[in-house]
Amino acid sequence: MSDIPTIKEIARQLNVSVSTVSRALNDHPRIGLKTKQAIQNLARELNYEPNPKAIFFKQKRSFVVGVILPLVAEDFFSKGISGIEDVAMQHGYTILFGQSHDSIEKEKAVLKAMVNQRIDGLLISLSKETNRYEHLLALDKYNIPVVYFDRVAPFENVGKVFCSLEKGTTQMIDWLFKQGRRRIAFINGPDEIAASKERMAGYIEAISKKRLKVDMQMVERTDLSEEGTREAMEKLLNLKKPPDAIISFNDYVHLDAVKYAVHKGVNVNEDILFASYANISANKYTAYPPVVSLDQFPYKQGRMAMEMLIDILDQKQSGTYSDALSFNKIEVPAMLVYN
Amino acid sequence: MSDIPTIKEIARQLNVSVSTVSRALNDHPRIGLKTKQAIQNLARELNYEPNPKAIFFKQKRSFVVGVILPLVAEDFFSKGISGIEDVAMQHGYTILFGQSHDSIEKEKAVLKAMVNQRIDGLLISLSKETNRYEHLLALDKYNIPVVYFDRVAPFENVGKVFCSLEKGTTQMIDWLFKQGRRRIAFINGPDEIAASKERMAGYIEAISKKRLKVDMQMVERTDLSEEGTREAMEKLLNLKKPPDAIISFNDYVHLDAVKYAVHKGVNVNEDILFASYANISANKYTAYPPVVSLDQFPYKQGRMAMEMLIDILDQKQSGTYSDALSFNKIEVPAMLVYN
DNA sequence: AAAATTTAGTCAATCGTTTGCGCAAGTTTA
DNA sequence: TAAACTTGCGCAAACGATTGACTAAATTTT
Repeated sequence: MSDIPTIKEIARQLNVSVSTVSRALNDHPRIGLKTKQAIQNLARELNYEPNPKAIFFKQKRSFVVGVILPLVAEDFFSKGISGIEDVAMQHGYTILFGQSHDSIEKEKAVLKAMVNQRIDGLLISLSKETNRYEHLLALDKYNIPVVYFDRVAPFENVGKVFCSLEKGTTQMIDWLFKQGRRRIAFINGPDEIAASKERMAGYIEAISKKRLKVDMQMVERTDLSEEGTREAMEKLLNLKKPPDAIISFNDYVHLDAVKYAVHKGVNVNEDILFASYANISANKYTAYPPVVSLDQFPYKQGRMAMEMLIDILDQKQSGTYSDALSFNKIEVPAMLVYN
Repeated sequence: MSDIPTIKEIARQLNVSVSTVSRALNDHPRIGLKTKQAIQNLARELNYEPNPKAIFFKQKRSFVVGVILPLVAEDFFSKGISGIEDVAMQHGYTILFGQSHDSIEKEKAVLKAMVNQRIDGLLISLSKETNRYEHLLALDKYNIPVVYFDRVAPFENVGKVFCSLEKGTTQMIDWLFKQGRRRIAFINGPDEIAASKERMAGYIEAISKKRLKVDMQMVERTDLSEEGTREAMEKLLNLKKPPDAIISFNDYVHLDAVKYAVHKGVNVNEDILFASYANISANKYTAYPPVVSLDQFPYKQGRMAMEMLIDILDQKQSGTYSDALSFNKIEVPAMLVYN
């Protein structure tokens, strides 16, 4: 029932003014040593902790940052948030958290709640549905900096940390080539999202470099549902010259693809080599893991994104902030993992 | 750059006092209809949102609740937090989030940060390491109610939502019995944690009910690491009469157990039926899913836990709060799922 | 010894919002 | 028509912490 102690309580007990207490706790030089120590001792004794809500008034900082992810049930994001959280904690920031569940409406609702709570900054991975950006651009008005993580916005002059999969895709195809595969198929994600475009660019580049022509029959598309992936697989397996390697958009698509392949009697990873992105932990337990997978280091990316955001916040505070210098774009290289 | 509008700004523009604006926005009866509407219209126009940090001063509520989970990478918790979040949002609460990573030190650190941010309440699933409770009991002093979720504290008079696995375990064993299995082994988790005790109680009850004596050779223990599970399996398979069914502490243990069994040439789910708890989504993709699994409905439990917490907060606010009435213990029944 | 400077502290305003109290009109009751 | 309410609104304090301006005492300088 005893309340959280305040600066006033300390002042009362020591018979000094609140300003003296405040200055003593902030180690202001104008406070005498004895007074300062008496105050600091009592503060320690009472377990005094400053009230961030009160400080917010004066300093206009809450030391709270918003984090919006599509859904933590996905392995990539659950690892990402650990990195995000660790860095935030280290720097004394706390996290307001919400999931968009890949709905733009939910994304807006969560964001609104966070703005109302007066977050200092936002770290977000966009929902798949997000194709309008007013709600995010509006943050500029409120002076809330944004760093995009993995699913980044398509405009410049904002903070971004992501993993360019273009080069990684090229590496993956080079490796499949070395295994003697030539009919390398690709089940890509929805055309609209940036992740699909990157992968496609890498695919085309790699195939072209081999001086082969890109056979568009080898490229299918899935809406990431099991059904969508099944349809894509159906088309690929029914080709008169079916593929000898299949790259899936991610490990979840891979699982659905392999499920169908097994159903159709394909000798998985022999007749057809399967490759994928993301490297979910469950891979080591699945019946047919991809032969090669492209790790995107979500924990590391999460750390970097939060570090970037905190940098920006610190610069804003110290007045050394400038759009041009502070908004970085970090491309984390992806890495092949052989299973 | 335009700042977030305040009540003052509205007062200035309409040439009334701030108190009038405040009352108008809160629909106070002493404000005239015309004035009230003019204020409400302008507020809508300016997109006014009250500043929760300021309200906190007067009302001592932040509309922020803390949520601490061991780690969202676990399927159970990632589903749980969705339920938690959905209910919180519905009631206008925002979530401060942190993971303990199953470390009591991290749990304390995260909790401290949340208390400093003045959360209204806490929803927590304890870390595996947590065997002392001072940091949680201290919340009482600060008048912060706690609801425990799944990994609950061992004392009474606090809110708890969890899934009693005792009955579920009994059901599971009954079912295995019906399949003709008699040598039903059990790989339990660490003795200290409540979850292990419950499962064990259910195991003993079920076996006893069948008028069989409990053979302690059939009960092994794992620290939940792959290595620990491997050792447990080794002992079970080396028995002169090895088991014809194995129940694992959860699906992760199951995966490790099955991996070892396959390695030893066991005909999984024929020679030995495998059963487990938790029902992770990845099950449908794994090579050897448990034949039967006990679902604990994490999303539903998450919802119920947050509903309980918000109830308590509302009661505190309205003064109708009383320890005895408000702290509930909800046992969600588990359900068998056949794969 | 008077003037100037340093030292150690207090006062009061401020941030955004709520709320008890007061006050001046207008309206009803006796 | 005076007394008693009612209606509609403003004043000012309060919440916790910070900070520029100020003051009184102690110390140094001339």
